[in-house]
Amino acid sequence: MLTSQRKDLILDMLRREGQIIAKRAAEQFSLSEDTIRRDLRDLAAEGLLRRVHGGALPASPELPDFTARRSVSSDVKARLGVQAAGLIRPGQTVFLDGGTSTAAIAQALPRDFAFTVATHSPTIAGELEHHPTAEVILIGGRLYKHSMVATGAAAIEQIARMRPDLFFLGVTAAHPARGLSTGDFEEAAIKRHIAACSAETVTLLTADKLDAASPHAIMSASALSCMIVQDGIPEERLTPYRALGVTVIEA
Amino acid sequence: MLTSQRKDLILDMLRREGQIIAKRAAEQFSLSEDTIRRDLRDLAAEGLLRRVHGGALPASPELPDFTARRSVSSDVKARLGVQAAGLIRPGQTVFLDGGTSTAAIAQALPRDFAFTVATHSPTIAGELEHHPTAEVILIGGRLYKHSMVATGAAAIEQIARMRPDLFFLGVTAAHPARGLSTGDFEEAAIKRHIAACSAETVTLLTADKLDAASPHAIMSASALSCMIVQDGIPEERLTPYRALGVTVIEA
DNA sequence: CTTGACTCTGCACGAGGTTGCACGAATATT
DNA sequence: AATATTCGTGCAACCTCGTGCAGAGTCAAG
Repeated sequence: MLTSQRKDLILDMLRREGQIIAKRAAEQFSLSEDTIRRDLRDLAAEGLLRRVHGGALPASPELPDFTARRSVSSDVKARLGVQAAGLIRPGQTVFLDGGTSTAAIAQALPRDFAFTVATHSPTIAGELEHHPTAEVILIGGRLYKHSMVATGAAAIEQIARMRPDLFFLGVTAAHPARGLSTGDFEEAAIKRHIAACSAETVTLLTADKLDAASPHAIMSASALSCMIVQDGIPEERLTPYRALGVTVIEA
Repeated sequence: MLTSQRKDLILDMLRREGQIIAKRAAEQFSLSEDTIRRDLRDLAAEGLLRRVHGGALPASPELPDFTARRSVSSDVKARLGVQAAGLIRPGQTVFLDGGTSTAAIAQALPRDFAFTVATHSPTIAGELEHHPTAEVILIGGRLYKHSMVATGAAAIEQIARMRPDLFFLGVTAAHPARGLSTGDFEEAAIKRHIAACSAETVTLLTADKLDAASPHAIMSASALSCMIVQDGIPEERLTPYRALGVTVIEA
């Protein structure tokens, strides 16, 4: 077996089992532990795993946490959520993105008429457990734990079969020229896909997200129907968005 | 198990339970208390926890969330869950049904190796948000709010594409002659479908569910590979199931 | 074909990490 | 105050690590 082949297998094993034990790997390949240790050292140098006494563990321990962000759920977001929920009409189908802003919408959803909510976030779905009139469609797929949304081909496929009237999009940044963006490539792709399937897209923005940009672009700001921003933002920061044809609502 | 992995697990346990008791942790890892104490000392030196007589507490003041959450699931179910989680092997794919019994499994899932969990319950998916090594596949569909699981053609279709090694089935009743049953027609159908796709099916039964029947039959008890029942049930109530070829584990 | 440079591998050895045990000190519990 | 846990330390046994070294295999130039 080629050395590089063996290294691939080691990484494979690490992905499968979440750990490498040098001794066991040596047995498995019928090689000395020395060789395995050398492999592990090389792979660790490339940043592909983390070396620990006795073997190795996956490189990226965890992305910074979602719960931490969730607890920051503020008064501002609640107000934005109420405003957003007000856009929904009886009988419509709305798609809720994952994230704290859209969770605020879920909590504010109208309880006096029926409509359908689709979401790829189990967290959002859970919020709706006790909602009396909302029909909930859960989109499945490989769960991306960082932001707790279903992703991948399966999710894309299920979304493609829908035509939501409204999509409430969560973003980490919005910029008149650089568009809407988020921190993760895969997330950006799925958000773009949902927006493409939806009749209208609406996003909620706190002041810190306005006129900022994150690594992965979702789409142009002009593709939005409406953005709901927090109250008290100077008018001149909003006009560029209005110029793009976006309805800006202050809450 | 690797030492650094154990330290991660200790921190994890601390997050989940709000405390570490050295003695109990030692039993859990089958190691001497000395080793655990040494771990705790190391972790305390890194500022990741606070050392106290008898164990350790979180470094930062706790979120009020945990105790409330844990008290929901009864002691019996927690024991059944631990036993069930012990059946999982590295690299396997397991399907978790919705319900409180399977939620107990989710909480007890092994954290020291990687495997894949599929579920049609957003609640269960949420439980796994902070699981370090589990890959989670969410099955989508129309959400059935009564039991919070995805149902309907879309769910059936996604499930049909999978071949889980293990299915942890939730039921409301089991009977040697009348089989496994539950309270809802649609639920029964989807449970039957998942079981048909899975290599083995396992169910968890508290005493009150044993030798009972609910309105909608899922399948014959003989289709089970294994049932995990609470401890202290008279042997003569278990033999009929054993006669059907079911492995009965007491927990 | 030979030679020399290079890589990969296993072995030997010393250094250092990990664990369980023993013992006396420190700390709860009654 | 008496008793029972728990703690920290030193120690021995064992495991793992890194390094240097030698043998085997590969490759290309001479």
